[in-house]
Amino acid sequence: MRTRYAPSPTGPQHIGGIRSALFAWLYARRHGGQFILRIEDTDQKRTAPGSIELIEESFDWLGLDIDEGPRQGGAFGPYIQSERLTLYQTWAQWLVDQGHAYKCFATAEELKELRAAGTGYDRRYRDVPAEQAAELEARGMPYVIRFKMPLTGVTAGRDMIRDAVEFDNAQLQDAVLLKSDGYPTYHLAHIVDDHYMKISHITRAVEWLPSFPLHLQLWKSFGWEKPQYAHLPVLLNPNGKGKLSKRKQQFADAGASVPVLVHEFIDAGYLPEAVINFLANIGWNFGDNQEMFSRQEAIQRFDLKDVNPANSAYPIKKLTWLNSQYIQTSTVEELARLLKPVLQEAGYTVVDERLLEVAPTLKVRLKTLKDVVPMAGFFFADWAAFQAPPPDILLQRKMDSVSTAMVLEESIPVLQSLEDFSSGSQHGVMAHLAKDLGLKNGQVFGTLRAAVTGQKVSPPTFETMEILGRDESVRRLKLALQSLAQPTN
RNA sequence: GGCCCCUUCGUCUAGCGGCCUAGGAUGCCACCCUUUCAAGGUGGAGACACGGGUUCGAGUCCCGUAGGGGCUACCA
Repeated sequence: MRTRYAPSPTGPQHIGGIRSALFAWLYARRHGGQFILRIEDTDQKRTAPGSIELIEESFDWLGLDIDEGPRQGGAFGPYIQSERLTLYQTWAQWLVDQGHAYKCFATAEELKELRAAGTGYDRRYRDVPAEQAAELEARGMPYVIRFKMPLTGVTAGRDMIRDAVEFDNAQLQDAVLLKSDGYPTYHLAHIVDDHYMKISHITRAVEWLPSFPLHLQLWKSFGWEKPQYAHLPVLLNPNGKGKLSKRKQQFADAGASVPVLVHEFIDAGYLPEAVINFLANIGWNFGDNQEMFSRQEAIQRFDLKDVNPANSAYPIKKLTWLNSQYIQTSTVEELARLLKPVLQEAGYTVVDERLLEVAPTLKVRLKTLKDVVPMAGFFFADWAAFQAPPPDILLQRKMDSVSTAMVLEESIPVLQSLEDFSSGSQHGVMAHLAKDLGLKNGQVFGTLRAAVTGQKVSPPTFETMEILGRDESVRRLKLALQSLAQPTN
C-alpha cells in the first residue's frame, strides 16, 4: 500500500491539507505501506519559494514521517513535478498519437469570449485534421493538449468513502492536460505520477470529485491499472460557512483568531500529539466512545472506509480541551522541556532546576503552553526587581488595607518560625492563623498569593512560596507591607 | 444556471432495520470540592432538516423538497 500527500507549494502549510495527509499517512502506516510526499508545482504563477521547506517542517513537527519525498528521496523520484516535465510531455503526446487527446490552438481571448457567452470551451479544435494542426504548430501557434472526453454515456466509479458515483459524460469538458508552457495540469500530472510512483490509494479533498470521471477516463486511455480513490470531506469554517481557508481567517468565533496554519498551532502553544488527535477525530473516530488516543492506537484502527463523507465545521474549541488533557498527562520532565522555549521566547532566563519545580503546579492549569507566561512567568523574572502589587491586586474580597496589613504582619513571624517550609506545613499554620484572625482561608491565602506573586491568579500559594523559598517569600511579604504603609495617590 | 457531494444535540461524532424513551465528547448551565485559576466529581438543557414511500417495524433503505458544501480555469 502506498499513499501520498501531494500539495502545491503555495505557502505555509494549511491544517486542512494536514488533515488529508494524516488520513493518508494513517492508512499507509496501518497497512505497513509507504507514505510519499510529492510536490505539485505545475503552476509556476502560484509557486512560492520556500514552501517545500515549510511543508517539511510541518510534517516534522507533527511527527508524520515521510518515506519518500524531495528530502528523503526514493526509488520513484524525483518527487517534484517540475523535475518530471518530459515524462508528462511524453505521455501527453502519446495520448494525442493514440487519438485520446488533441492539440488545441484556441487563444486566451477566444476562451474568454466563450466563457463570457456562458458556454465553456466548445471543442472547436477537437476534430481538426492532423495536417491542419501540424501546420498551425509549424507556424508557431501556441497550443495546449486537451483530452477527448467521451461525448455520451456515463462514467461510473467507486469512491472508498461514498461507494458508487456516476457522472454524465456530456457534462464534462475537454480538459487541458498539457499547458502551452509545457507544464502539465493536475489532471495529467497526478495520473502519470501516481502510476509511476505506484500509488495504491489516492486520497484527496472532495473538491476533486467532479473531475473524478475525467481521471477515470484518463486511466482507461492509458490502459494503466488505476488505484483506489477516496475523496475526503473538507474542513469548513467554525461557523459552518464556507471552506476553511488560509486567506480569510476572520470567521465569527468571538472575534478570536483561529489557528489554521501549522506554524500558528506551534506559536499558540499546542502540542503536536494533541493536534494529531484533534484532526483524527474529525470525519473519523476511534470508537468505544474514546476521544483521546495516541497515533499508534489510531494506526491500528484507521480505515478510509470509515471516514464520514460529510464536511465538518472546524471544531477548534475541542483542540483547547484536548491540548490541556495532553499537558495534564505529560510527565513533568516533558512539560518542562516544552515550556522552556516558550518562557525563553517571552524573555525569561530559565534555569532547568527551577522549571522542574514549577512544572508540577502547572499541569492542570495550562490550556496551551503559552499560558505559562502570565501564570508563572514571575518565577523566572529577576527576583531582586520584584515590586509589591498595587492595592487592587493585593486587597482581597472584603479586605481593606488595615486587615491586609494585619494578615501580612501576623503571617511573617509564623512563616519565619516554621520548621519546615513545605507547602503542607505552611498550609497548616496559615489555616490556623486564618481561624485565629477570624478570616476565611481564602482571604489570608489570597493576600499572601498577591503579595508574593504580584498576581491575582497564580499557582497555589504555598507551593509558590515553597519554590520561592522562605527568605524571598518573607521579603515579598514585607515589601507588600511597606507598600501598604505608603499613602495611596 | 448546470453538474456533483453532503445532511443525528451549538459543534465534533456513535448509530450500518428492531438493542434508540438516540449514546459519547466538547461547549454551556447548576451543584459539590476548593487558597486564586484550574483540575476533578455529580447533574441539567440540547439532535435524527422536511414530506412522501418501502417494511410487521426507519435515525438507519428509496424518491422528492429544502438547506449546506464543491466543481464549472492553460489553479490545484
